[in-house]
Amino acid sequence: MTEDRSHRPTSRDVARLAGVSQSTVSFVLTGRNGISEATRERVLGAAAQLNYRPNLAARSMRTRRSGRLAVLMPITALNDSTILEGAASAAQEAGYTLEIVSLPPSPDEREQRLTELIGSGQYEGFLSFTAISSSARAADPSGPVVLSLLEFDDKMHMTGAFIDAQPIVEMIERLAALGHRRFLHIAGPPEYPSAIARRDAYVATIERLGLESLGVLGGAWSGEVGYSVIEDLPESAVPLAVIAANDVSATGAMRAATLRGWTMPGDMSITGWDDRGASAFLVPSLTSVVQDRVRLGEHSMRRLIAAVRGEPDPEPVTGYQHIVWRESVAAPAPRPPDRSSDAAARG
Amino acid sequence: MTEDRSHRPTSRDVARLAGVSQSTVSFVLTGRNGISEATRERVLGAAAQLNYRPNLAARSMRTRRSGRLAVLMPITALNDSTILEGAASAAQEAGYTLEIVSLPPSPDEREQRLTELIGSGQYEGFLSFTAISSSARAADPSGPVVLSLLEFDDKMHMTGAFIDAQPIVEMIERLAALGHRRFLHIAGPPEYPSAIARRDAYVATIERLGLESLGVLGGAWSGEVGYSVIEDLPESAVPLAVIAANDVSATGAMRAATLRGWTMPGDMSITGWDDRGASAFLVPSLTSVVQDRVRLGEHSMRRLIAAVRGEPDPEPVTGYQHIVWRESVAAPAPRPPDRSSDAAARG
DNA sequence: CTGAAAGCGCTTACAG
DNA sequence: CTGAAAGCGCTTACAG
Repeated sequence: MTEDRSHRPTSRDVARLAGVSQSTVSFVLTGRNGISEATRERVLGAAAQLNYRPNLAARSMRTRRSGRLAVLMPITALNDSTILEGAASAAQEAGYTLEIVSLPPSPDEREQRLTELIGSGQYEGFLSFTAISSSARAADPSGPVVLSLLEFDDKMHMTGAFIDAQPIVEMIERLAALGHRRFLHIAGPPEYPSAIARRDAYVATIERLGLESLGVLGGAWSGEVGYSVIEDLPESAVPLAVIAANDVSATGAMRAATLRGWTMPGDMSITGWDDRGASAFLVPSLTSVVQDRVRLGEHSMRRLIAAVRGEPDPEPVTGYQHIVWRESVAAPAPRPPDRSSDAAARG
Repeated sequence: MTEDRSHRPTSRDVARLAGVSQSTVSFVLTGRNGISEATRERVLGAAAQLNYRPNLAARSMRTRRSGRLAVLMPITALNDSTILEGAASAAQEAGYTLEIVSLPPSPDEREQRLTELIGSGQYEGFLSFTAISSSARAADPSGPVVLSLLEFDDKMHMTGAFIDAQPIVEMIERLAALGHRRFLHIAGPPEYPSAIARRDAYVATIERLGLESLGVLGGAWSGEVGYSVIEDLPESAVPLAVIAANDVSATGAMRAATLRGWTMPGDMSITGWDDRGASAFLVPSLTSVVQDRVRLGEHSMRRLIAAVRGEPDPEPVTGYQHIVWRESVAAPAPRPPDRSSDAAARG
């Protein structure tokens, strides 16, 4: 004689219990004003008693708003889910739900799936950790907002906060102040705006300060690339200051230097980027850049939400990254007279 | 005179164009048999022409199935989204959609949000990267399936494939074969079943082989813990073989050993777990365990889906991890006579 | 093999 | 300040 237990309470059930109409329940729940306090409380009480939760599918059908956002994940990519967590909490705060949508690795399938997703009408906005081709994006002008963290914007400026390479400038200035004159950059992959920004900051700062550069080498985030760049250097390259695009390539470079018998930081000073957990425990411990990825994620999501709602862009985040100075950066070791005069002549 | 452009085509539009009823469109699209090939093609043609996509909210309302699964993310936790990507693709393959739901850090809020989520009726299943209290889980016996990757199952056995600590056994056996007699384990945090499994494998293997253990120390995944464990050892601890629960704590241990002047692998051999990108470039390069996280993620999701559908558990994954032997593991360096006889007396 | 009709649970003009 | 009614876009017995 018990009620059907598989039946989740509906607004109708709440209405019945509260002795009001279904519309009134809806009015109370959607916060429409013009409801008497007494009725409001009766409805809320009934809803609580029944443990009522609105059926979101039904609501979304009526309102034609899905309230859902998707996070696109490349199959292989940045494995720092912290940024995603920031995005998730910002979305939740704004009443949106985030979905993970993984993209296939092959460019063709990927393109197809992207077009499908964007046209599906299921999502009000997209935050992508991967680049989005303009053809996939332009499918429908009245379609959802698509924001990619790995792309240039229309004005050919970088989008997002990912690309603030200011720490590179500071690191080179400090190294120069310590007496370094000869530099080298181990770059990240050129598909990444962040890698390009770091490279450009390196090139510009070297030039501005009139320093010597052995070049921009590398082109990947891997340890291998850092290792081989240093391995291939002539013995005369030291004393040297190496600006690596991330901690992993810096670690590769440090191994090569160690195996060559170069001392660090005396023969070779080096900096990384990312501050991975182990970087503080290398010998020497690695100077790096700490990024507040949670804040970055939150900010990206707020930008997306503002765009979806047609609101102006939120204030850009600042101060979300800083340098941690460690043993790998110090003054160059004194050299034999011929070489040090050589270096001095350049300054 | 154009049609309302904001109007997404519905099954009714498709029906009209195809000259059939709405039900027929639905029958074709849901794959119900008993539809003539001619009608089928007409409907599919009309759907394609209109670029029709079924409204999932409406469908879900009728079928009372949301077709959505949630991934619960702890606010701070494993930052390997690769496992999540495997989960995402497996879910997609099975016709489910994944959502990211982040959980607040405070236990109370977390518990509350969890209860709310599980009772929301929005999800058919949960795959959690964080532990789920049984009170949150047991809210409703007829509720959704909840699967946690960080928990013990009813029979007090570990759940999931995370906890296969077999590589620890192999590593100790190899080190013993190389002549090591004295071992030490730097453990992970005891909340993690994977950490417990590695610890237990260590303890059992040491005992089985009759080796000496300086203890199970540590209790975190950090570099700090590895560093201080080694720093606090007496000088007489070497030659020593260290089994660290992960690469980061191993790196910390290596730094401490280096600063003490212990050679590796001669005075101290060491192993890690995870094979982080930089581990192959440490000096000495670090022996570690590679896990196929994408496969693990896929498998976890398949387990969840099977549970949601009331199907039997899928075959467990095997061979998803293997040891990469590197420079950090070798025979112990020969010692002065008094100490080596000391060590020999123990074997 | 196909159609007419009901209904999933909500929101929202429209009355009163 | 509140209610009756329509309708969002689907699926699914029920007829025929």
